[in-house]
Amino acid sequence: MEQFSFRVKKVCAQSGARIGELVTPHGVIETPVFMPVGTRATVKSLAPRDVKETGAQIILANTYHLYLRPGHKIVQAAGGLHKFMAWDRPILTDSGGFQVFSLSKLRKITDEGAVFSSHIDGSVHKLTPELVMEIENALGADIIMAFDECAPYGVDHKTAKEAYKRTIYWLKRCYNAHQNPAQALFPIVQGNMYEDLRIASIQETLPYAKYGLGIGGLSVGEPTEVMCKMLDALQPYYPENMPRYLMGVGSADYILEGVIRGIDMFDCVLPTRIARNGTAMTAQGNLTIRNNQFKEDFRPIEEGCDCYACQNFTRAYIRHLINVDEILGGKLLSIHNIRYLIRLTEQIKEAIYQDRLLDFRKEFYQKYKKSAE
RNA sequence: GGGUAGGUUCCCGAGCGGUCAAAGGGAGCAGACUGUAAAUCUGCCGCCUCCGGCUUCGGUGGUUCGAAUCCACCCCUGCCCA
Repeated sequence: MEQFSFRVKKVCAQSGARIGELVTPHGVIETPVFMPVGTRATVKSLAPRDVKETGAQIILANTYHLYLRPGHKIVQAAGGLHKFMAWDRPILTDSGGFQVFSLSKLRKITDEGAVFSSHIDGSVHKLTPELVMEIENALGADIIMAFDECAPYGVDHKTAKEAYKRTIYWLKRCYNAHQNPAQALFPIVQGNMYEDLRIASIQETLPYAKYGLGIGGLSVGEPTEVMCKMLDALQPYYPENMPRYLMGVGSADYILEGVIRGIDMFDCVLPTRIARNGTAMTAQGNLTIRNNQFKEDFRPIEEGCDCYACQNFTRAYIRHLINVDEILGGKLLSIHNIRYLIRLTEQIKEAIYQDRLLDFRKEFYQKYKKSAE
């Protein structure tokens, strides 16, 4: 019996957006979905029940980080990631491909794999597609990402081509090494900012995509229009019957633009990271709650928000917490920011059901400024 | 009363004749953050008509081409003795 399935429940008449239902061993995910990131088997500062309360249906964890600490064998011995971290909903593990990009100074890539010098103790580790599959299998997430090479923004065509070609080569090895039917392997499309490479990449990737498709290497510093152009180029090539996951995207405007272009899944550290740094996401844009202007502002972060932070605390209080370096400040803002993005996906779904997503976008931008106030 | 150590820009604290508007922290203010080496990082932080000028280093007066830095007296603090 198949443990995974995906069906489209509704397609928006105004755009490529759709509402879908992804069945996994740990539950059903309704898309479009925003997935909070818990790299080291925790969404920073939040307990699982806090994360659940935001409405999160699925969270991420990271293969590379958990391989280094505590070690995938330990997680396996604990009974898998779900048990280890006490999260009973679906989990997706990223492959460590993003670390090929973000830890570029500490790593060397060959066709065989990527050799990392650990950022923790300097010890040398070689990640190969086979090892990544072994680790992800031990961790036991519902969705596992293929090991890919994410090239930075600004590389030339030749370098971008090499990266996507290597990603395809690694994908085949991941595909062959992957055995566990309880885990869905998502391949990742690369191609940097070149339309021809993006298209070639997706065409060569598709034969290995059974349950879902990752789109990587975007939102790495390029202008919004460039990212949208890449998504536009890809859109004609998506199979209808599987979810498309735009990796690493998590600002409200990017999510909306993604959904309009047929994306179903998103993840991002942004809401939790900027939370810890004192910023709140709102319909008006980002609010730097840490700033002086909020010291006597006794309103909630966002009027009308149903999150725990907005229901119980004021901007002035949260600003104070951030200001005196109390962990509760980052926690409350994390709760709010995740809830904000999930509420956004709920509003988007509503608009899709009503076939008015482009109208919704217009209304959205009337309020939303890159930086509020 | 005697001795002794000191008084530096919001705070702590370097500086001890020019390269000093004065190191370094802290606080404060602002910015960045998008598959988390991030509760991190960056910038500003005396005043102005700001490629230049002005006023600062307890106070006053001196020495010197030039003083936060040297001298004299005064004021104030800590410690020790009486």
